[in-house]
Amino acid sequence: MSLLDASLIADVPPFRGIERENLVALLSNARSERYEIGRTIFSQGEAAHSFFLLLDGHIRVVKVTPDGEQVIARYISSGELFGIAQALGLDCYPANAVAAVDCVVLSWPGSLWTTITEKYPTFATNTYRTVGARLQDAQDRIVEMATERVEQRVANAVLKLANQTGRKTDDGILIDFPISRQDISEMTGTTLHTVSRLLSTWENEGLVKSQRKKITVTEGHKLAVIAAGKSDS
Amino acid sequence: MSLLDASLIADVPPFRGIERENLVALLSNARSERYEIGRTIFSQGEAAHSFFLLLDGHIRVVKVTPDGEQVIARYISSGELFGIAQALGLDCYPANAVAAVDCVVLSWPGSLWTTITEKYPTFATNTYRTVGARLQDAQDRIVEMATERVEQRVANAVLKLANQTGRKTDDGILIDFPISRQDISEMTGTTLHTVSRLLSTWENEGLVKSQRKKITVTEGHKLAVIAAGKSDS
DNA sequence: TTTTAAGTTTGTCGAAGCGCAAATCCAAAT
DNA sequence: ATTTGGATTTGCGCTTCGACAAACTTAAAA
Repeated sequence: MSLLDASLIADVPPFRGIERENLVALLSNARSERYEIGRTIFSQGEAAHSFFLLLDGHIRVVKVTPDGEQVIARYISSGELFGIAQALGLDCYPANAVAAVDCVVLSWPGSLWTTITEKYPTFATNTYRTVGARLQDAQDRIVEMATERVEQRVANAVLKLANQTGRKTDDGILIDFPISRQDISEMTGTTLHTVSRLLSTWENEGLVKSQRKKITVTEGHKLAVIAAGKSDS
Repeated sequence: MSLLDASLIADVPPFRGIERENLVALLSNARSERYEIGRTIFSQGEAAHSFFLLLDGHIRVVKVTPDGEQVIARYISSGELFGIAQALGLDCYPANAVAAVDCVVLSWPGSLWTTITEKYPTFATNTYRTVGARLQDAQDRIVEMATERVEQRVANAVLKLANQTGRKTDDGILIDFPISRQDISEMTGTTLHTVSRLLSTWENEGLVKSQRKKITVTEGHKLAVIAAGKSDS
């Protein structure tokens, strides 16, 4: 196992406020691993042997339906915990986790969850705040799916990605990991065809630029107007 | 304030496993109140002054969109905590809570949340398990909204209500609180018209019986077939 | 009992967006 | 440089379901 330095996790939200020597102790139980793009970190239904911290990269969390359809539950950015089935009282992972780009991931044995949360109350607090935020997020998405049209939902998804993981470029804000039309359709409950049409339209109107698996938002506020439901012609 | 007996909450899930004398202490800080049907217990956006335990009745938790549309986030049954903004790291309630029938509700000042969770780890554990379950639930609903047609979603919603809160009668399983077509449409992201049409169809086929604000499921498994997506004629 | 309001049913119409299909484009691998 | 497979674009028909409208039913209020 490689040597892990406390600085790795010192200023990562879930571990913020924990003393340096304890960080070292925590890391002594952790395992670091690289996952190249596309590789699966864990699978839906699999026993939750570990929980994870994303040190670098982006992870796609995907739910699969009985008949094979996929729905993207969320994207994980670096500094976030994921696969924390223990925090939800589950003993199997409820979704797949796939590296959206090359990633560096820290993992701990699931059996340590209770020990850690008991020993580090700030970690516990931080974590449960995260779970709370994700619940909020999910509820908001339900409201969105129930009340907004596809066009608005797609605009929203693109905006959210740009805001959360965007990198400023000459053209605007670039979503900094490869994302296909299909991916966006799986985030918004539509088809890749519809997403393609929408992006084409927006590209013609100068709101976005896009190539294969790349999207740059050039006119965020105009997109926001669409997301808000302006049903203009 | 009325006298509250420890037996009130002794076998309610969140408080299970806490010693009797501690229950008494907990109750000394609680307030009991009756809410008649239709009354609002708290409102979306309001400062989260309290958290609640439903002792008897059913509560409807409703999200309101900027343009006034309503989406039912969930129904709370007796024995469940609700309005636990503190557990989610929020300082405002994220939804409205309305009594779906006459209810009896226990409430604690929100300021006690930290004290209580710290003093009673089993309460904390139980609570976070609840939050986890609700997150799961929300994710499942997102998948449903993304992949299933209205007919399936409505069938599912009716089945879930019947299973969770149903009362056996001569005709079948009766959802034991008043629920309108509109309510069901707000649970499933459709219109009351569509729900009405579906229920009419199902009534003709003998799967359900329904009157104003009453639904009885007579053929649960046939409904389940529809929920699963059999697109028969 | 009569009135009133909320809830429900049913019809018609039209649009949003999906399924299917086919052409094209692009990037990586050989 | 060529090949190959995945990703994207675009067209077309069709289904699902929402919007609008109007009649009707039921329960509670006056």
